[in-house]
Amino acid sequence: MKSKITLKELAKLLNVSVSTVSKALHDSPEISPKTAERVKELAKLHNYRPNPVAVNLKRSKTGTIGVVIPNISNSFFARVLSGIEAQAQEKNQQVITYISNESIERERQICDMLTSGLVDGVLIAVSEETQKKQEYDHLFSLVDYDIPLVLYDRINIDIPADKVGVDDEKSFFDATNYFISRGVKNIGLASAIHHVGIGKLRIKGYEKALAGENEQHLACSTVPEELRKKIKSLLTKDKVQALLCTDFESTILATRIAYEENIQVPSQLKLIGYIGREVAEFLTPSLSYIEQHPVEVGSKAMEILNNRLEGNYKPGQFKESIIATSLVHLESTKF
Amino acid sequence: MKSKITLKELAKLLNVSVSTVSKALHDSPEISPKTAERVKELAKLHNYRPNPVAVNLKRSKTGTIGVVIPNISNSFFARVLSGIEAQAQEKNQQVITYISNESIERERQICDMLTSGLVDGVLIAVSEETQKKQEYDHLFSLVDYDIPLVLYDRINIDIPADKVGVDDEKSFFDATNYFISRGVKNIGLASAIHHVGIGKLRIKGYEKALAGENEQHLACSTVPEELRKKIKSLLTKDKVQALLCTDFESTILATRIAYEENIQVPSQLKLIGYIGREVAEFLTPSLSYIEQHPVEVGSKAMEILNNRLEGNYKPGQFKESIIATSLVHLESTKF
DNA sequence: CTGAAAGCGCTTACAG
DNA sequence: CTGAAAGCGCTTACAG
Repeated sequence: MKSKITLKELAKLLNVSVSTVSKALHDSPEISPKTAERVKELAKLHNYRPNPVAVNLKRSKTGTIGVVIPNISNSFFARVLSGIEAQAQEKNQQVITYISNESIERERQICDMLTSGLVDGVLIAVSEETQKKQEYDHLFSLVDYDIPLVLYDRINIDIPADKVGVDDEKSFFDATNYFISRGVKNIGLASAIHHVGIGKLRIKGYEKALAGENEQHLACSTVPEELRKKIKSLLTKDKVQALLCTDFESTILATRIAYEENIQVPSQLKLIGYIGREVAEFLTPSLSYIEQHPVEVGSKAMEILNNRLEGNYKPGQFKESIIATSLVHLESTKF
Repeated sequence: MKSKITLKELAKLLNVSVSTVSKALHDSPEISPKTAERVKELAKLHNYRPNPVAVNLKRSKTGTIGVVIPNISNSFFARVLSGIEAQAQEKNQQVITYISNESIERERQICDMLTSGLVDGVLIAVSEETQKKQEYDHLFSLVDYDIPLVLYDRINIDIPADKVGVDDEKSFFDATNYFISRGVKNIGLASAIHHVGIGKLRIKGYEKALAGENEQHLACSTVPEELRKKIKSLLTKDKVQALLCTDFESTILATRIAYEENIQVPSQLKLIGYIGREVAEFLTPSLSYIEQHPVEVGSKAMEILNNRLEGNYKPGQFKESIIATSLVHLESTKF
């Protein structure tokens, strides 16, 4: 039950003023070595730690940053968070986590809270709904309140803020070219996120790589049963020899359909998915995937936010940083 | 650029005192309806919101709670967090997230921070290392500082705190009995977490169900290659007809080895794993699993913490709440 | 070298 | 009904 000791109590015990104690603990040159030592000794004895709330009030800052996550079950975002947290830890900042569950309504509530002065800055990946509706008023309200804002991952939004993204387009451009260079003829693409920004970019990369020379084979739908039908058609009718999947759902669906249709991966069908390592390497056969380096996305976002907070960037000019993906080959792309 | 307006500024604009403004905004009966209205109107116009840091200092609380997570890539913990966050949101509390990465050293640092008064209470699942070493001094220091503490998931620790767990033992007892009742003879168990609390409990459930009547078939190792060998031996030499897996790693390894050894699931081998739905239902064949209801673990932990904070529990007496698991049958246990 | 004072932004007993 | 004062726990210019 060592209830926290305050400066005032320390001062009384030492028979000096609160100011003296405070200065001594901050190694102020104003204080004599002797009293400085006395103060520090007693402070250590009582394990004194300044009340962070009081310090923050005095400094007019909070020492915390807010992170908005659309969906924490998505391991990409979970790992982004871990990158953010690691970075914050080094800088002794606290991370307040908010989960929007892909809902714009919830996102609005969160942004509303955030403008009340709970945090020094905000990292956000906007919800799918927000992207669909393209309503960004709540984000602009953060900007209006001068709360530094960094968008991560879902950055295809016209708003004056720093951004950290993933090179979605290039990842699929490269992956498609990988197959082209190996002489694969029918290359298909499956997507359950064709309607959102990152989905569009990945599809664009695929289309650019094909560049009219090869026929496109697309299976896109947000409805699982629809998507299943379309992928099945790609595999059995179009007989694609390679399939790129833009997201977890389509990836898993594709491996599933191949299994059901008795199509051997990788001998008859090469597969590349957009999923995390934890799952990719444990599928049967193990699945080649595009690694997005989520931890780096998180730490980069945090780094940019801190630079912004420390005034290292010019106001009105914004950073946009893109983290390179890598194509990790496991069994499903063996030739 | 609407920089935040303060009570003082509001007061000046209205030509009243700060106290009057504060009271008016809190619907104090001391204030005349007329001024109350004037104040509220201007407050709304300027979108006034009390500075939470100041309010917290005044109230001597922080309005935030700290959550310590061993490993956020584990979807169980990610979903626990989402349960916590949802509950916190309703109560208008902030959730500060810390990730220990299963390291006791990091956990100590976190607990040290937490004793400085950053949060009103703490929810923690201790790291594996902490469990192994059984060093809980840092947890006791939270207790010493009178910071309410709720352990979740990993609760097999002798410490005066509230706890929310999962009925690990019963889950495996029931699962094993499920097979026994169907006349399955050789029932095996695979584990990569046999050395930690929850692993031990699951194994215990299995052993109790077998109760000497049936032979045990255990494959346990923390070394992937070791575990692989042992599971393979279970499947090919012991020829188990059913296999229970205590964790993600052993579950995936088992499906993998069955595939490689050309053992058909579920006709030749029934499988039950301890993994999340997202992955379970997308494996091939889909994998029956034990659902732990992580979101409920999180919201229950939060509920207990809030009750504790509100003084609804007797000091010195602690709650222990167990969330029931359910066995979800997918393809891998079809008879 | 030390301490009194002001102030961060708020709330609330108390006086008028 | 309104406002001055004290105080939450701290920091820091300023006076002595």
